[in-house]
Amino acid sequence: MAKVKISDVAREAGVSLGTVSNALNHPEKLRPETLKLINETINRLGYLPNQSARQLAGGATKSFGLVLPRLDHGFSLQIASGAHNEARKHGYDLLIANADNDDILEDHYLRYFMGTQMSGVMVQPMASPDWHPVMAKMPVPIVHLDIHCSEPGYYVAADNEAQGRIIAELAIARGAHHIVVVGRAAFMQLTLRVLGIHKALALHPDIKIEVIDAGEWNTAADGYGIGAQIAARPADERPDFVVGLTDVLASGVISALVDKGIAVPGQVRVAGCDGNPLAWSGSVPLTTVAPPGYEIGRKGVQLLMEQIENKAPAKTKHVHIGSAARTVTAVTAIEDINRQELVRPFLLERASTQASSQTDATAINLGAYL
Amino acid sequence: MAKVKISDVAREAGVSLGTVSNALNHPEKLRPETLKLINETINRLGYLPNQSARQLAGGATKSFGLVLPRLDHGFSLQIASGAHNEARKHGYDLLIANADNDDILEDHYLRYFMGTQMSGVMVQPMASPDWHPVMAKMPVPIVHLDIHCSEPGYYVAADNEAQGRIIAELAIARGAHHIVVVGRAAFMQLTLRVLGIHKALALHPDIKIEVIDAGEWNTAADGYGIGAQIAARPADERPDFVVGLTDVLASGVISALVDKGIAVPGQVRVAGCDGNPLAWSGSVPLTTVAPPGYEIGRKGVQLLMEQIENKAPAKTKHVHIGSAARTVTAVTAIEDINRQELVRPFLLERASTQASSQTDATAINLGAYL
DNA sequence: GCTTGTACTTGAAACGCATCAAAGGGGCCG
DNA sequence: CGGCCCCTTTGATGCGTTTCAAGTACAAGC
Repeated sequence: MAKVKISDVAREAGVSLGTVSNALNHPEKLRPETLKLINETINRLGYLPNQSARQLAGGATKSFGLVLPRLDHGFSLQIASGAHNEARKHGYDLLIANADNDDILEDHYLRYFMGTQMSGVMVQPMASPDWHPVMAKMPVPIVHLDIHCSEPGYYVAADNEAQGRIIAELAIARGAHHIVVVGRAAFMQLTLRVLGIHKALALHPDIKIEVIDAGEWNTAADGYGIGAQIAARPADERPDFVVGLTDVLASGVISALVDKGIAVPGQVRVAGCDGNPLAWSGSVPLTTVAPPGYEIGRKGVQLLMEQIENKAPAKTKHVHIGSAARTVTAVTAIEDINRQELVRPFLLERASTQASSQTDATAINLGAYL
Repeated sequence: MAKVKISDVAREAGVSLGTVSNALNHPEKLRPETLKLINETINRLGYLPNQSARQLAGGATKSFGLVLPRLDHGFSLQIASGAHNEARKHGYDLLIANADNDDILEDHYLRYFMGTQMSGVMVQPMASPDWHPVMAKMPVPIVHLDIHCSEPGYYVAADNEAQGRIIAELAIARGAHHIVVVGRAAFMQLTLRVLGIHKALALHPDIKIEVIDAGEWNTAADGYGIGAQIAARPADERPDFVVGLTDVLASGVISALVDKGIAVPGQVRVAGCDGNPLAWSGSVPLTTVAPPGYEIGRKGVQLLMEQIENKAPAKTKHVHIGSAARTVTAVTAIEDINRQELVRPFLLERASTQASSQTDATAINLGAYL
């Protein structure tokens, strides 16, 4: 079955090659009857435009590429979802590549997308984008997501320090006297969360704070281990508030506490700091500070559009988006996820926003997204 | 910043255009020193091959496209993961498109991929693939995932009837006397699950069975409603075993029962039938029959490879993959998901496999995947 | 010195399409 | 009847590659 090409359609319809091309790209230029004839012929022959040839001849593509480190992290999915919706709104396609936690693959797909005449490319990088100097001088708009970089360029990130601050203020409002922070701050994001917590608590010297390293990977099992250790303490050395630096950790802590007969949130409150639906349990509601993944994806596409539409785009633009705390359970989480939107039924504990500019670039405050 | 093209590299390196192309595609044909010179020039100039031109001129692409109905369903993610790993193993890229539960978008991306000179395309369709007659005669290998179609063509699906049978046998083994099946069998997959349950129970006329429609969308809220209704019954009319046709439903049922003071699994056992990690709760373990999403993705790519490598591939091939029941909690689920593999720490309740062939095509039994 | 062979390298010809200047056709006005 | 303008259609040109037949340089064998 030989592929049918545009010239076949033209011959079959008795028009010229260029007319068929116009039918595809500028239908308004054709007489309605010509258009109809051509469309019928296209369907009859099962013609499918060769995208490669289109892109080669035409230049632009009206599609964006998105490289994600994994597909299984709720946060990445929210990004993908936000980016997808915004892209469709502008009439663009979104193609997603899974870098599978592999630097080399990430680089591979980045190059692939840049070479495919995509109108723009977004990455949620695993490492600092300073590692991709090649990308900097590419003639394709690029936006980094969920990462801070000092280099010139575009990025959109959650305000992780604000997240820490929010969670600390939440603990204070709940009357906490002894806070334990669980997790290893291996990544910049987590470091900033811890920083935010410390800053907020600086005004409350009476509150005791401990930071416990949970092991290299911050897994639920690590959280479970710490939780068990906390449960084993004498009651007066036990914290009344535990913060998991990620929801997965918090979830593990909760499981351990409940297993050991400690009431949550009766005796110990536990909060997460991630907004990762995969970690939300059905029976013990988890309060978490959710970074606005959906908004980050959306804003990423908007920055792409901005670069495309402006002839002389700014060389640098850093956007920080605030977060909101909310209490979630599996049931609400599922509804949330299934609607792929940040919906309202959540109990809004507190919302906070902050914008900051690390360069002379524009900073935008999108505010809390609830 | 003008794009640097292959001719720029050639001129700069003092070789011909074809030689640079060879450096990229057939490095073994070049003298090592020429190769080195060219590679250095490529890096110095930041040259990036134009994929469109490549594909147009070259034909094949060594990449697959995967169209998914949503990104947020655990099952789709498992498919993506399995497909990704298998594709990489063969040196192929995998690009993913999100159809966002929209037929038109699904069709759009399908056409897009077919037109992009992809080596093969996979879809997890929302509706019967019979609706895509155009696709049938495309010169690109295509495999349908997670769906049964009688038409000639390739598909890989979970054996949904076997899933129903497994869950029923599980109930029998647990000594159930009264089983309630919750959910609307709106899709073929669910219908087959119900069928499997009925077939298995046909041998046990003493066991009472009820099927309760949960509302159009089978949401967690629907499950909650049914659960509340069950809880409100007098003890002797209450089932001792509830099957949710999806994990989301089962999760809702559990929440309701627990809320109303019914012990799970003490008074009522609840099982799901979906393997959807997003529905797995932390505190009440859910026993579910998980369709092997990862394996389906893997097998899908294998069928693609088969079509590519055989000059005269079979016109039809239907593969049904068995399932395994397991008991899961949020913590194990997270570990599972994070490793993106089907791992072993699960308690394996029972495993079953079945292969069937609806046509004269080859049927393959991959067996339980645990 | 001539032939044959080997190891690289060359450059022109497609690949399928979008574009755009130019041609064609029809209606209107003078 | 001629001139003009507008709407529609035409087809040659080029997009950046890969491919492959043809070419070059050099070494070995006689």
